[in-house]
Amino acid sequence: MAGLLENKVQAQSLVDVVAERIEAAIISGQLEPGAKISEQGLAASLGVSRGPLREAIRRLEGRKLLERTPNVGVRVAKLSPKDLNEILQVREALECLACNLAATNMPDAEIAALKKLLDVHEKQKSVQENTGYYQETENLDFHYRLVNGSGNERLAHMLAGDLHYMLRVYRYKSGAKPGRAAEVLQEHRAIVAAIEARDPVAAENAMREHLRHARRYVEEQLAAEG
Amino acid sequence: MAGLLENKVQAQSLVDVVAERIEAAIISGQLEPGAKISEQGLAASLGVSRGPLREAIRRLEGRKLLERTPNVGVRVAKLSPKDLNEILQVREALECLACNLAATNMPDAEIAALKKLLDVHEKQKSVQENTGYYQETENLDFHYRLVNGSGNERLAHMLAGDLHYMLRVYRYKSGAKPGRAAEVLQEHRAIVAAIEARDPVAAENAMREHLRHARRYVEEQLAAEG
DNA sequence: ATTATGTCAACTGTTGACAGTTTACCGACT
DNA sequence: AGTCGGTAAACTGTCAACAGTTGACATAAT
Repeated sequence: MAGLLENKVQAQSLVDVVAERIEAAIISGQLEPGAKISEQGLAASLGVSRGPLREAIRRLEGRKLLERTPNVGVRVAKLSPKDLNEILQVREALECLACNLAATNMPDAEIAALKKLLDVHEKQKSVQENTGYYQETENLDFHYRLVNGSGNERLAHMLAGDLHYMLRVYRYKSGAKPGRAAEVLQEHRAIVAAIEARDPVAAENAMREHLRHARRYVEEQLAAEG
Repeated sequence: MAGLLENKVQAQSLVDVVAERIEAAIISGQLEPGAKISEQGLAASLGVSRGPLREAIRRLEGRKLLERTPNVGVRVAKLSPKDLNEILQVREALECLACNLAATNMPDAEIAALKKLLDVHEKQKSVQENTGYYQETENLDFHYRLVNGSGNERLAHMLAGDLHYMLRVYRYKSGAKPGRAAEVLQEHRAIVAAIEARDPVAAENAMREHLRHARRYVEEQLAAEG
């Protein structure tokens, strides 16, 4: 195995481990928005004391994944419609930026891999047309790779950590409209094409259009549900 | 005094107070980037125990204002040139978004106040031409008001809290080039004009141009310094 | 029946103490 | 002279116990 000795090791404290666990639980949906976190209970179930757990909670609090009301308790951050709107605005700006940057910074190899990924998606989608879940994880995977291709780590962290979380939470909203999957795929292809052409502005615009479509669709869903 | 009883009070724990104090110290420049924070020392000087202090530190850690290396200590986040570049990219995207939104959401009264603020700046600048500090605080004030006018609280929080911090830290770089102050003022006026005209795209572009100029200028300064 | 009040259990906020690690310093050896 | 090894102080990581607050339930009064 190469590089077993030159990668620097870092002792990760209990706080790090616990924070990662909680974050994973939130992103994976195990902890739903608004769910209360009991310090005693969680500490016991994780096998740590309340001290490190509280510190981990504070860190996630700083990232706005958890909310604390004094003397009452901690809850997983719940997004009001206003929050949702605000985040979607920010997300659009950032993801367009990522797309713009990717057009100049993404290595050819990764672009090729991205195209290949879309081929895989196409086949899967043609098979199981209306299953929203798979579509959504693929969607996230696509966006994830794209953002990483931007070369801007901080941007990647912002989008992957704080904003995708909320997309994940509200993914069920964008369930299974027949035909939408094909549209998404086409829009993804347009984005990749612009990146491959090394055209930042076109890439940015393609992404913006994609996100606007997705957004309008989600809003229609929400309106339909009441 | 009106409303002494109907405004709801909220018990702010020691953690909240301490976190605010530390944040203020960082933003005000009292704590410079890379400065080490001694838990014992700071706890003693703030008159609190190490527990709450550590939790406050964790929260700021989540916001990337502080960095912790295990078993060594906490330092104020220091930005590498790479970080600086990444943040400037993100900041440009977000501030342009804010400008775009402000063009539709900012109340007329606030726009008028903003214009008046620029008038004040003009007079001050004509008097003390080359003092970078005043210029920079005014600059921040202008941008701060603008972002708040966007109506997007989360965006405002992101820009005011996490990104302006770094601008503040590196403000001395953009010291006192004669003539730049006048340019800045003119660019600010252009932005306000576009917002007053309720033209989101124009406002966004005006801001982008402004930021690009500011950026190029800072880079020239850095290059000149070596 | 309904509202208000008092009490109690559960939980959060804070503190102090203990264990483990790092760092600096000093002496011995090559 | 430079490097290696060891010791001690300072600091960080973790834990357990105590104090204060909240929310719910039961009881009493209207």
